[in-house]
Amino acid sequence: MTPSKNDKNTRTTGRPTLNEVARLAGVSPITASRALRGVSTVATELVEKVQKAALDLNYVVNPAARALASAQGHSVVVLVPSLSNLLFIDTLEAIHQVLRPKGFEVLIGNFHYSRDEEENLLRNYMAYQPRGLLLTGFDRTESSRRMIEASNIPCVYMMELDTAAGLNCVGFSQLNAGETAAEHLLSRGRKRLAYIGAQLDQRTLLRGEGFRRTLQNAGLYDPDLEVLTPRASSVGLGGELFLQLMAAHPDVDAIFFGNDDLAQGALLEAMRCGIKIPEQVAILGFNDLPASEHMVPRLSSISTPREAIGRRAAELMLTLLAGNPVAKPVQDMGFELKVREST
Amino acid sequence: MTPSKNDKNTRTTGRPTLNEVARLAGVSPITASRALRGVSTVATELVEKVQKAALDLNYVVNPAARALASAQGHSVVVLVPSLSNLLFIDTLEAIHQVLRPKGFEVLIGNFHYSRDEEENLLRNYMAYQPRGLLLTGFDRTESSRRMIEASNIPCVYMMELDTAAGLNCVGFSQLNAGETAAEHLLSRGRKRLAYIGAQLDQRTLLRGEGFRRTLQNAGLYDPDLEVLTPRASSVGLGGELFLQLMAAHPDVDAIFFGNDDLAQGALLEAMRCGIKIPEQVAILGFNDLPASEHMVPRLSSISTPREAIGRRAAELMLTLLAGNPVAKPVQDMGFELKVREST
DNA sequence: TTGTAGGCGTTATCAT
DNA sequence: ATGATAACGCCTACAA
Repeated sequence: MTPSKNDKNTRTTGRPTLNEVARLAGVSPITASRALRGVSTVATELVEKVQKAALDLNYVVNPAARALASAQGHSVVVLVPSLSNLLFIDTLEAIHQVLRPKGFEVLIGNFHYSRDEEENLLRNYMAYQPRGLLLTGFDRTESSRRMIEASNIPCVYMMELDTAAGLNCVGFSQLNAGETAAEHLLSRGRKRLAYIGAQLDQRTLLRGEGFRRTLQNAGLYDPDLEVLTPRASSVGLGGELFLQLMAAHPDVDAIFFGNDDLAQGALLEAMRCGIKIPEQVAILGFNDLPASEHMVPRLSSISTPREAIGRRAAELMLTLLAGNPVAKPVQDMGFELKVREST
Repeated sequence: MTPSKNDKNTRTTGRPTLNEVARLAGVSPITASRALRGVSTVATELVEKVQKAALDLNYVVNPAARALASAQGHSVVVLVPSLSNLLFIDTLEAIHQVLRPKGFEVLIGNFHYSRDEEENLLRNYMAYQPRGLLLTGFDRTESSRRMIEASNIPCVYMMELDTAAGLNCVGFSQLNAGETAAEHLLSRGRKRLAYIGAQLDQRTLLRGEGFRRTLQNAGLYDPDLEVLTPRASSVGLGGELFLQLMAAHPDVDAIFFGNDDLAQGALLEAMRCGIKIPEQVAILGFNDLPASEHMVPRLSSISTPREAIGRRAAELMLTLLAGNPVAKPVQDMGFELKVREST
């Protein structure tokens, strides 16, 4: 138990250390370190020796030691507002796909659409000295904002586009999406258009605004036909709100839903109580979730490039971390209107 | 840039260190460390002082340093087969909820139902010296198994129950669930019962086996009515397989689906082509996903305690990590048959 | 109950 | 191009 002062080779964990690799390769630890990290100043011959030694010993760096010594974490923090919304899963997957192979640990935080919770997560995760931050949208507390700024950690914002200046962001214009939705419905000859949104995050609001604006321009805006609730988006909620709206305003002839699950719920309830879709009411969803195209009738929706956003955001982060110049800090990934049977 | 040999207080990062906290509190660093970790041997008076100092300085431990010094990671690795399956989201959430407050970093790995990918993840994550492992099921490669064993890291298995010996697991009997499904359908007077499963993971197979066994006992088993595919479970796939099955065997009068999304797809297609549910065919799902109760007709399903499993598994891990004795290494969380309109 | 000494595995700095 | 030395911030062991 009492290891006398034997030299550098006493190991607590069973894992080989850089020292052992170095010794096996017949070089100094620092050279081994450099060789393994691909620092250019090491002779190719030595590099090979070291790599072989590392392989033989089955050496893996100790992330803790590395982080401590270099004052650099190896993690990238990703903060999303929800996981139950299939939405962000695709994005997360793509991020993983890009970052993991590069040796980054991806720390996922779910802030449940709560600004305060996001602030907490941020504070907690900062302790890990993450190398990068991948955040969702721009709506956060002042403290959060300050923390991010003060931390000086590279940051990429996902889902929305920067209206103001200077931030790296990958997403699409939520406002435009709302406008597109309205235009589509209008083009179908609808006159009484409603918007139903849940969660009330910035993006849902923005889409609502785009929708409203277009209706106003067309002289068809009616504030009574705007249903917003902070409750979490779900199939059940969609059905509920749909029924309420139809009861209160039987003349509604088109509804744009802030998320597909809501729209799916509406479709289901419509079927249950015999409301004809799209004859009586046109239903348009958002995000084009997997089930939507299989609904009865098939749900028209605005398809969003969630996976592409994740990938690009991660790639952007990579160039940021490499210290390379960023060609386009603002990347509009667009969206696509999928017209199916429900409109 | 060239910080002369000033003492312990030179900091590269802008963050306060334990030393500074200690100095502010007028104690030695180690006392501060103990105080902050809640080691009992510190005078309450000092604890308060230290905590105040830490608060004043906005001190947060450096996880890297802590990990290095204690040769103990602070992370728990969770490996799940899928994220797009809403299934595991609930479980992950629960795990987070339990582990994060205790200061554990939760590392999520998605192995996409691939044993090899799981092995890779395991190997990679081992570098972080995780304190614990939360794994899904028992079906993995020999190498994975050996790695787990050799690592000597506490491990809790989720979703299934240990048939053999000695493993800590939290889940329910997948076999029983399959039996329950068959019994229910049988009790409805159905004679031509089919099972449709995708993904073909161990648990899907197990449920199928339970289902089959019960049918065999009833003398009603027909291998032609067992549809298994390695493709990923989805609403679209469910509809597809349903249609195929009905075309090949128009006399089928009940179908048990390995996952709710498949069943939902079937319901949708049935509606589309006028197949009466449950009159002509009874449809039973599995997992009771959020949308199921809103389907038309409302989907009968077997509800699984995903959230409870996550919570309990995490709690079990906590007692394991605390070195406390485990009262019940095998925890059966059960499942519940929800009879609605589709059966 | 508190403190002293030393090391955890790696990398930065400065020489050579 | 390579190496010696000294941190990085914290914790384990032991001593007081």
